[in-house]
Amino acid sequence: MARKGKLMGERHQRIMQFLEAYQQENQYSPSIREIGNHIGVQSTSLVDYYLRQLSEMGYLERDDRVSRSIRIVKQYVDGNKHSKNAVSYIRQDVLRYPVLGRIVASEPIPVPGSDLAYYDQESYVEIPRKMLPGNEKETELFVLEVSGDSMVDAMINDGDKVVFRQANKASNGDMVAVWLDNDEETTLKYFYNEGSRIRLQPANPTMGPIYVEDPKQLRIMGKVVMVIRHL
Amino acid sequence: MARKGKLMGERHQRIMQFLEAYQQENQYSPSIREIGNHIGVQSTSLVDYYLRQLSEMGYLERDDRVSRSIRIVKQYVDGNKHSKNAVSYIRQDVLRYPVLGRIVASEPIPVPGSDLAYYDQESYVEIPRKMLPGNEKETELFVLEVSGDSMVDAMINDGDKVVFRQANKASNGDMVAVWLDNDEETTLKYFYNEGSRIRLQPANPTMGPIYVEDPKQLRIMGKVVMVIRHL
DNA sequence: CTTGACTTTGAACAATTGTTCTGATATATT
DNA sequence: AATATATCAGAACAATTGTTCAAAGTCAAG
Repeated sequence: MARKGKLMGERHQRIMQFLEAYQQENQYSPSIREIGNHIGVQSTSLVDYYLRQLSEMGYLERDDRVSRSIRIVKQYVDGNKHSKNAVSYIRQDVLRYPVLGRIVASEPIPVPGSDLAYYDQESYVEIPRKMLPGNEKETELFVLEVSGDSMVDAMINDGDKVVFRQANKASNGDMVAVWLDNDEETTLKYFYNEGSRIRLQPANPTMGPIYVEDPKQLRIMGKVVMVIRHL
Repeated sequence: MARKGKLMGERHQRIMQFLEAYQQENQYSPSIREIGNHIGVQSTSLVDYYLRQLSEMGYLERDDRVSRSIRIVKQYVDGNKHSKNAVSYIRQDVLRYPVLGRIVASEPIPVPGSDLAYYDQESYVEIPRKMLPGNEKETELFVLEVSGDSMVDAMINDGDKVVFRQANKASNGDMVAVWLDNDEETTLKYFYNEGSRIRLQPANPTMGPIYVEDPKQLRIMGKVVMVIRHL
């Protein structure tokens, strides 16, 4: 009954839905016979046939001669259902970063490796890998918690968790954590190299920039990748 | 050589590490023979023996007569390694919320159910379940993206994703999205009911509060649960 | 109608995989 | 030393599971 060329038939859809539900339930993939059983097909070869198609359509991957090796690569979304604004569960890779310390204006920031980086083992931040910019090396990231109101001009509040990437230079437009030798404090600002001087722009558009004439007077500690605020 | 009663032998540790690595790599569990092969044991029964022990120790679960059905239940942590401030992967439940729309000062905010809630199917936010406050009903949450600089006094920037919980009343100290009839605009403020009046306090400590004498002039749309900023 | 591409069945086969059993070896306990 | 318990090897077995093939049915287009 379904002769739709490259499109998804009803069987394909039911297979994808079953795969998701089954994996959600059992943490591993169903066997071919289990799939066939669920969509009302006795023939294992037919299920194999469907799976091959779904694989070519880019919905899943599987490894030859390995049982229960189906991986869902692309999530199937039901076009009919008015389910656009619905939550969905998935099991995914999550990166757990310990919170290395507090970022305070009056002190240099703790970074990985430095042994002052002990704080509260219980505290950590979890981020799905997909939520991170694709090319980040996830081991170069670290997390600090903001202490006090000193970062308000960066639109960052007391208690916010800030995810940094280790760096000692920055490109224009990056938000960076910098240590200013003159003022002896750490601050979070947008970075702009204007040739003769460096402009540090607060995120808050109602506030004016800081200019640094001598590049040696500032030390870049890291780029801000993400800010997370819990309430 | 290892006769440690209920403790973990070196083999057990290597199995746990192998399981994690293998699952990380392939998204499914290794077979018993693959495990044996990796830890240098030919006998499948011996591997089964170890697995049974690990299962009793609460490290993993598996289903009878189902291939590749090993689930890691408890993460094995190497006591030796100085791995406190290191990243770790885990596979976890992740909730995916579609971004329902933009929040703009001059318009009421779109909420789930209302049909104006169509925006960009591609855009979504993923949050590990553990990162949400425990008792949140995850279906009551929805996500909006902030448009423009109108929420700066809530320390929220253009482009930030705000996670709301549906609500029409609030407790003192909650940050809420409110629609002000008088000003005809949506705003994000901390909510304080002071009896005779309601005080709406900006998050930015340098700014002053708004007072509303008549409770009917404001409509609470939702509580802010989380703010996420990507850079 | 005929062709051809797509779909389906059923069965048999072969590979993978979990389970079990017998016996050996080692380590600890009495 | 004697006994019990824990650890290990090897093999055989049975169940599960992926693969393949031959043949038939279905449908749309020429």
